[in-house]
Amino acid sequence: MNLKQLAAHLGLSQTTVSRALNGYPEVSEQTRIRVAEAARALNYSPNARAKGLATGRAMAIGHVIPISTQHEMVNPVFGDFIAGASEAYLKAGYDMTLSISGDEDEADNYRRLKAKGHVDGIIVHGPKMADGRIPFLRGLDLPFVVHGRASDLDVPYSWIDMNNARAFKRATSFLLDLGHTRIALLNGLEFMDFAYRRRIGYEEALGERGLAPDPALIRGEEMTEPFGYRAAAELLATDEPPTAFLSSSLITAIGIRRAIHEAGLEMGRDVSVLTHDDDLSYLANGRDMPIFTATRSSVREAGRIAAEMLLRHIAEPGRDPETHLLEAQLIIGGSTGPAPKQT
Amino acid sequence: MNLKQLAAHLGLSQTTVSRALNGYPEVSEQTRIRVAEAARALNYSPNARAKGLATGRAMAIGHVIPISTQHEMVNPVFGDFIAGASEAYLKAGYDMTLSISGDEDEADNYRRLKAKGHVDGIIVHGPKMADGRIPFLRGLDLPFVVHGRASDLDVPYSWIDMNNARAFKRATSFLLDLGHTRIALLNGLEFMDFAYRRRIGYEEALGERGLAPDPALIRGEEMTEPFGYRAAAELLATDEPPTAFLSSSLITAIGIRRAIHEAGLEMGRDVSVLTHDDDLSYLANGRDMPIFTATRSSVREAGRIAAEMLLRHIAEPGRDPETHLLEAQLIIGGSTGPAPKQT
DNA sequence: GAGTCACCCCAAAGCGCTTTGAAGTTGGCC
DNA sequence: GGCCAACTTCAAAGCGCTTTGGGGTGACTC
Repeated sequence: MNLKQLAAHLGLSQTTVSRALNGYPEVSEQTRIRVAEAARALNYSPNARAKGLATGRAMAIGHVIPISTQHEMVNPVFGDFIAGASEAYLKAGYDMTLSISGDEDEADNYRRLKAKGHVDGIIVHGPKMADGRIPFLRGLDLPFVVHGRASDLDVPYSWIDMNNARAFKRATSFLLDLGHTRIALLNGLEFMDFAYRRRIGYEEALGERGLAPDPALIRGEEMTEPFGYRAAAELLATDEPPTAFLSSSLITAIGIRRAIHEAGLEMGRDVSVLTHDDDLSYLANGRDMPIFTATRSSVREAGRIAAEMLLRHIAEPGRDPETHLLEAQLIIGGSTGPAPKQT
Repeated sequence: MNLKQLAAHLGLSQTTVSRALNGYPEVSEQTRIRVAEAARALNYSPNARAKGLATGRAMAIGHVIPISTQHEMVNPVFGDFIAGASEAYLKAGYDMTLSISGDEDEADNYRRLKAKGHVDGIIVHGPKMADGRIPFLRGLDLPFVVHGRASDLDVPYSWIDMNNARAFKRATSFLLDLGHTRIALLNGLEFMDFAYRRRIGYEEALGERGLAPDPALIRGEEMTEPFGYRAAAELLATDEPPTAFLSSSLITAIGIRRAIHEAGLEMGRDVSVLTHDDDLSYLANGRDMPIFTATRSSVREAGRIAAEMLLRHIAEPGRDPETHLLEAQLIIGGSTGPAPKQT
């Protein structure tokens, strides 16, 4: 069923039918209703390609998700982010196109995405500190919003980010207040911007108390459970083990917990753990009594906001870049407690 | 840069340029090279919409992911599945469009997807036992492949599935061999087909040893960490606690582990845990010495195979439905051991 | 030198929609 | 009754590509 057939069926011209369907004022209310009913009855829905060709708008947003080529790892945060974004897209009638790209062919990927013309805008995931994609996209005349920031870049662009530095500064201060001084940081890969900022926050908090960060206590890797386990096990086995762990991911924290238990210690009493919590739907940390004390910020909400920002920019092409900083909540759970007395 | 401009630039007709680019034989090798070089130099890449309109093929696959409306949960398996599928799409030059749909508007979603004509095929995620989407799609003349099966349906369609029944039967038998008789099953929601099949496998294994399943030991919920924790804690607190847990998800198993520790017991000695492991990139269970004894089957590989199947069906429309059953490996880890002696 | 192939290449139609510019129809007013 | 404005509706062009059905050109035969 296409426009032509529908128009023929109604005894109207394509123009009128098209206008009726798209809410143009030049059509009488009566005709509009008649058209709308016929469209529904005959199960007509306009061909998106043709529509796109004619209007120049694709009514689709591209998400390019980079897969870390070293570890072939898919960011676990992705599903929830997408779910949030799609709420916004759904309302606005936009589709979502995904491309997964290794690190190398990214630029090309974007260029193609644009040339092929099937997206009106792009969401950039997982920015690195110096992310080449951003200047590249700026030159491309395609609206985009970055989920995160690129610290090394000093050009304007739209982003939404969690206040990583602040969150980790607060988290570190919280642990310091409890008397911990040897606080390990199990971070993500530090060329990732979020990880870099978290470390900054951590160091700032230490600095304010006159403490120098101990490189031996800081690790940055892909945030898996085994990483948390291995790192925590190693650190706990040293002469001067940390009394608290700061983790960049709930998954890593779970690994830390395992190592703690295996060392015959108790989390929250002998060793404290504070983790960031992206509030993922399948990895709940508990609402009333969270397992882990955590800095919490919903990635899903970030997705929704990012999508809304992007849609605004598509609607108003001249618009200045827009930024949005989310503050994480500090949620007190059962995994932290006062530093154990020196023995 | 579009075809017309490129053709003008080369002093050729659009036809010739198009043919040269698409590898038709009517073009001299020399012209072809000249065209290809110009295209690259001018950064030309054909407009996907126009191409789609002209050819009738969208060069895109639709993934419709249902979000459980009750829990607003995104399937954690999704990211890895997609990553696998996109390997296949990339090679074949296909794109991937995502739509997220609540349970209600699914049929409509598919119909629209087809009418709008921007996908050539669909991957169906998360089938339920009686899944209305399958008969619906069969009537739609749009190739599709289901990730999983719908047990209540007796119509032919293409699917790829893990042998859930077999895996859980083996897992249960393994635990029975170790002397466990009270084995709890912490399953997914049992209207989901995979969960249903897993339960069947579990019951079969018990049946072969003349044991009847104890309803008190069986739970089916959304597979979160808190679910595993809560269920295990409750069950361990009963008069006749289970000596082993069979879990449908690594995440749930992590919750079980927490409950076991909290009860002052040791996993693998006092209580055994055997879980299914989808081999997710961010939730590694360990390679050489896995934490959990597990039935392992890579969801990422399933994604790749599903995509390849679908592409085949798109290429050869007449093709009969094709099915693919993956067998899970049984991986021995540290979470299982002989049933403790009765006291 | 005319006829016959290959070999290249082209003009134009068509995919399904939007949108421009114009035309037909009404009703109201002088 | 005639004219204008307002309201509806329409035909046709155009979005960027593929593809059909022709044609032109040169080399090769007889």
